[in-house]
Amino acid sequence: MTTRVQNALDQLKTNGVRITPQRHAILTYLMESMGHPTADEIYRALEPRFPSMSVATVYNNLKMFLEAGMVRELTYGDNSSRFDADVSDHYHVICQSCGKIRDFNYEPLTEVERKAEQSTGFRVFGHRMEFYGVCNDCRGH
Amino acid sequence: MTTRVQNALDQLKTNGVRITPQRHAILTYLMESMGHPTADEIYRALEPRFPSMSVATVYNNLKMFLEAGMVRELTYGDNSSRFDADVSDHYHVICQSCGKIRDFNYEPLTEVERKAEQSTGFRVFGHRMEFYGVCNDCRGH
DNA sequence: ATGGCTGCAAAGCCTTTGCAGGTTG
DNA sequence: CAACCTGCAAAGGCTTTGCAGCCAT
Repeated sequence: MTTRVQNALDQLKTNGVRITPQRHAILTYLMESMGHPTADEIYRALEPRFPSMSVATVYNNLKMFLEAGMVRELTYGDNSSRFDADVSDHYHVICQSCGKIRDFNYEPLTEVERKAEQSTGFRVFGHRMEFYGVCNDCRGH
Repeated sequence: MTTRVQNALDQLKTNGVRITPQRHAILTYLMESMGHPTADEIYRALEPRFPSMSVATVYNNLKMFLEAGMVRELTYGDNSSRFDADVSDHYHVICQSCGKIRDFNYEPLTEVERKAEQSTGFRVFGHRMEFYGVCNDCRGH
């Protein structure tokens, strides 16, 4: 189903964004890889097909996808951001041993958001949450 | 109530860590400032009293406090880490307009952690969560 | 053809590191 | 007195930026 990629590309084109091969490849990689790659991982993954592509191009396009709302940026404690083309509401569970990230679906915690509003006087529009643990592979069975 | 700072310093001393004036000042600043300062903010706040102090000293000591479990590091989307000397279980609400961070106490979401375990097969040891919104001051009344 | 996009290189931040000299306990 | 810590400067990693040339539309 590359339909999702096509939809996204069409939407971009409608907004006057050119569909270059690099752009196409980066978005496809993000949408089809189940991982949550860093900019550099994307760069290295596409290097074989685009030997002359620049890291700057990866960053430029990621920024563009972010602004278009097609990609989400994940900033964990480690040095580099990770990118997720699944912008639906979901949470992440991270293995502290190997870094693997698994999606986790759960009803959004709107009730807790309301409690946060009451407690702080802020108007709360959203939240972020992730879980830390150890995956099956790293537990050793 | 400098008791908390004293306790922490005593604990460090017991573990063979020297209590230098810089170290004392950084820890005191972290524990008494209600904010969640960056390394640079700490540096600039102490500059008047320690005109020759190096940023490296701030980083070195923050790292040491982290390893001693006296301080928590907060990595949000922005470029620099923030540090919190309140290591008790609590959440943060962040104003997206001015960056202000307010604490928010709520019972830990252990039930959701268990759901995450069931859903992913990971063993989950903890989570992190923060809320995004706009504070009263920035809402303009 | 023309405006946007790429690739390159340099620069910008934040953070870490190596080392010499000073200070704590 | 000895080990540890500070301050300085340089280096390291990620990301952004400026600019010339190229290419999609």
